[in-house]
Amino acid sequence: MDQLPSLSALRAFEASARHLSMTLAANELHVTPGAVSLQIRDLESALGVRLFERRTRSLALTSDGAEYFATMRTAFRLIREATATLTMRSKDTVLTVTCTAGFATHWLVPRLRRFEEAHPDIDLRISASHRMMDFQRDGIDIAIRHGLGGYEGLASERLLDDEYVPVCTPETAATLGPSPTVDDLANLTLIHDVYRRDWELWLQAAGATRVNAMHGPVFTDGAGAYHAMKAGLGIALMRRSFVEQELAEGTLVAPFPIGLASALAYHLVYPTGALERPAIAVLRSWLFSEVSRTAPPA
Amino acid sequence: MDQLPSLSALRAFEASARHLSMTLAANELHVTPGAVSLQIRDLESALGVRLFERRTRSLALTSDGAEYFATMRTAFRLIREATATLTMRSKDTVLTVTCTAGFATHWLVPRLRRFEEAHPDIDLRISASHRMMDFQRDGIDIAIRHGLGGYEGLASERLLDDEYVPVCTPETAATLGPSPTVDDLANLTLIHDVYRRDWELWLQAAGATRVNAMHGPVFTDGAGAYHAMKAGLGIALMRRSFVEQELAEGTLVAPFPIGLASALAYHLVYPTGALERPAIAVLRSWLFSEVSRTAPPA
DNA sequence: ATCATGATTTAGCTGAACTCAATCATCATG
DNA sequence: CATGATGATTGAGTTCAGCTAAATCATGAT
Repeated sequence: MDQLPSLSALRAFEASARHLSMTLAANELHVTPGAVSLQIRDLESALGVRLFERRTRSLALTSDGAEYFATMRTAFRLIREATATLTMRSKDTVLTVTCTAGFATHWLVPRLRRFEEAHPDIDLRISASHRMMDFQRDGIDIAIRHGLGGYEGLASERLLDDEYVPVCTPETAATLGPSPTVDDLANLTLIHDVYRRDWELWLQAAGATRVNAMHGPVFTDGAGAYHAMKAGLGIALMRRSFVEQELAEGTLVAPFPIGLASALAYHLVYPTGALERPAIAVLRSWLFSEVSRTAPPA
Repeated sequence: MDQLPSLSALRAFEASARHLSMTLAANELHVTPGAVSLQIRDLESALGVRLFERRTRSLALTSDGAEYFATMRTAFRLIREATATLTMRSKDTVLTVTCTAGFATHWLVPRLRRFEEAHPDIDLRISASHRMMDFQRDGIDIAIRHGLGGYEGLASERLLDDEYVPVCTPETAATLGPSPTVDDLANLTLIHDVYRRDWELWLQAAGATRVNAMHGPVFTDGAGAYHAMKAGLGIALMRRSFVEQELAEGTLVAPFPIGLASALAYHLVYPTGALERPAIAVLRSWLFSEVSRTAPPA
């Protein structure tokens, strides 16, 4: 076969040969030792030669393996260096931000045009994920994370408070009458996401005595709850920052402007030292500027 | 991110840059042009630079792309040459044969020990597949294919005739009585694989008049039919070469030794010129020697 | 004797990589 | 000038290479 063996396997081989350890190679490549072991087994099978001599807890290169490693080491060094040269060149023109899908949809993406207008030379990439992403592994420059802050080994700054406020369509609100009390919510469908307790806490804080906090449909995610609310099914607790634009526009209303404050907030999180890169500093400034603005985007 | 971009994408890039054509690169890599296009798009996104300038029906390298290609070309040449050196070294010690799973299970694997004893220096790999494999793409040295022979661009030799014969367990055969006729098969369950017409043809050739050829369970593959027959469910048409060992042992019997001859046969198929490699010539000789033997393996 | 360590393996999972087919924008041809 | 060919692109759907998790094995250290 004139095709190359799996390049992933070559990478696993080169790293293992350099470290003389599959465990260290696995750490470097962000995979498990089992994955490296399998890759190398398959590479040896494809090539028809043994590359390593296995001892119980260590490796030695065979003569074939040592010869192959000498060339692979050079090849991978060339690949790494050429790739680093190119990506370094784009580093201050492309930034990757990670945040939750909800935050992206409701807060960040609507403002993106303002950032692009202010900084046409910087290309912002948004990686929407609930996963706890690894800066180095996932190529993330900066993150907006929802939580308590204080992430180990990272810098974080509180960016945006987070409070829940019940919102609904104007049509749904009209059914509450001209001067509603919180107990009138008993006449509406309470829409839940998986955190049912949020309604319970809000009703308690608002002083409601005749509303069953546990009643109403549950959606597995905030997006489902949001769409159901928009369809007029009832009233949902939404993060204020997500709906402030629609509240300003009047397409959504908050019949009871009582927020449920939370210890949780959105934090700007980045590797120590990241602000030395001009583009990241620029993005940070812009984000804080945006959270200080009172008017959401047009 | 200190990780490399996808090495598959680098391979797609290097081939496209060398050919200045994604279609030619796709042909070389045995993938579709769409796959190459997507790989390169993702690579450019990961690197944050444009590597190619697209014209309607052609490509040109950008200056970043030309610089990157200069290094990738060297890296891939190193990888290819080192890999070829090692695999050439194993070429006469490892051979890959492809054939159907049935042929492997029933004919080839039972004889493998004899080959290993005769040729301890040759490692035989069996790739069991019904797929029409590509010698070059799939790293196949020699094939045993069931069919009519005469494959374009390949040499083929008729290796083993193929005829169907009805077989069953001794217990099932006993229910037919001491001197059964083919019409007595009406009292047995006829076991089919997806080719129902085989029983019909066999019964016709055998002169049966009172047996319903279409009756009986159908298994989606030969293995299912075989296992059902072994479990005593009834009688199945099996390729004689597959069961001759069990017939010799007496674990299976052929109550009516009438074969259903076929134009189809097993053919030894290999690329023109392959016999110049000593190991392939050795394997060919051994295979013809095995089909000439009357006794199947112990 | 027991525990730690690193390699190996099996079973099961998943998303990167693929195919397929349609589309687009030229360029060649009659 | 109309038509067909060509090569790149893309969306939708599929698949299996590559992965994880967890268990096992064989030392070596304590």
